[in-house]
Amino acid sequence: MQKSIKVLIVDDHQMFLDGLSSILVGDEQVEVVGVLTDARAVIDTLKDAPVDVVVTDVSMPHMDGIQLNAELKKRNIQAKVLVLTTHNDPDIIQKLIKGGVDGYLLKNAEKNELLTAIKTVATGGKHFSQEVQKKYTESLFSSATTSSTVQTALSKREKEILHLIVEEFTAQEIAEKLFISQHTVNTHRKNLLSKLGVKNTAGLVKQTILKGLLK
Amino acid sequence: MQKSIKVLIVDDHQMFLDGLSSILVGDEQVEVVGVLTDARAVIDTLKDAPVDVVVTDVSMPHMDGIQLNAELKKRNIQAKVLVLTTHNDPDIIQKLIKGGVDGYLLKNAEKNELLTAIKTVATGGKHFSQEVQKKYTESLFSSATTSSTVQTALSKREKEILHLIVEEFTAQEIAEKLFISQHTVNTHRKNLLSKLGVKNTAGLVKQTILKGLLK
DNA sequence: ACTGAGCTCACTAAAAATAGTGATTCTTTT
DNA sequence: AAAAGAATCACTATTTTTAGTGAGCTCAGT
Repeated sequence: MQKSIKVLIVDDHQMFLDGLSSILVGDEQVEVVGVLTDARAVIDTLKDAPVDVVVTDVSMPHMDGIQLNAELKKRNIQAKVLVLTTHNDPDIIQKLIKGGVDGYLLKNAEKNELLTAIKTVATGGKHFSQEVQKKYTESLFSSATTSSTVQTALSKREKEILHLIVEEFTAQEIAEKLFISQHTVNTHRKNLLSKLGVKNTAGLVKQTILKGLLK
Repeated sequence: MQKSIKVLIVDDHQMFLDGLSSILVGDEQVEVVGVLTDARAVIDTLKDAPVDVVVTDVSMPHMDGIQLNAELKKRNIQAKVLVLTTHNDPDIIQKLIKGGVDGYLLKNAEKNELLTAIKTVATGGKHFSQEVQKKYTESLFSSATTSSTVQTALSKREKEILHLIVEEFTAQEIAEKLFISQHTVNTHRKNLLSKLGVKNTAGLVKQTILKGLLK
């Protein structure tokens, strides 16, 4: 692949902007076509020059990454959106995924991961860093804040077990991990199937991951 | 983490063998339990001593890394396999991934990446260098477009069946829908588990959704 | 003190998934 | 023509999941 990937960087921190672009220019496949400190300018910029990937911070004044992504998708703009952030907030991740963002990773990600992410989304793929994925699925079980008047009243134990099911553990393995009987795990599993109104493991996992998106 | 990771190195080039082991012994978590110049001796060696990770070259006389990996997986040996190579041949990568190799990186990778890779696979993870990852995910979920370099890792039929699995259908139901035998569905399912490197239905669904295969 | 929810465990039984092996047919590629 | 990949089917065997029923125990709130 020799075609260069046109990247537009958006971040309100100049220092980060510099660091990021210096990393990107070192890659022969990537071409930084512009850097902006205000997300509101992105729309205008895109009118003039085509861009393959917009790399942006999630938290910025005036217009944050979520809004920016929403704007771009709303206007049916081709450019892919890759969001960077310092924090790993499940709510934000949820909004981004819901908004159809193409990738998401932490600012402390390695150079390689960033480049991989850019190339992945540029070719139509999705890239969510492992940490983000993990945190996100974890957050689906956290009994902490979030609230949002969650419909499924899953107990703490049920969430715990659902979490492990999603992590591909068998009932036996879960039983060993939690120091309980396999019977108990299966009972919880039965209740989960019933509560979530799904038929099998596939439904449990699907529901678990998509739950936040459906509402 | 204080437990040492037992590593067996296999390469037909003595010089590389030396260099590699000198790098590895410098890490307190890694213990080089043996070095071999002939892959055919690996099976025997593993009978005597337990090994966590086998680090091997992809191209060797008598038995290459692909065959070695296949042998180990076939014999259901616990040891993880990390493959090194000088080239970045998509076909080889394809075969390795298909063969369920645990990691793959270029010989010119940095010391840190190698150590990270070893630790990752030792703990049950997968490690593929960035180019490998890109090629893999690209090919895996490219929807019939582009993919001039690498063919889709998942066949059309496999994707079809994967979708139905995600939609909570059993093998029997899928068989009826597609007018094929239940045996065939199960064969495809087996191949999917292997190709996606997951353990069960939960893994299939998780991968499918998080990779954006499902809309 | 009572109640209900959550957590626990047990037993049975059927259905489904997982694992391994092998094989045929067809098509595409080399 | 030969090789390789894709799709098909079969057989065995084991593990896991799914389903139904019942029950004791603890803790929090009423």
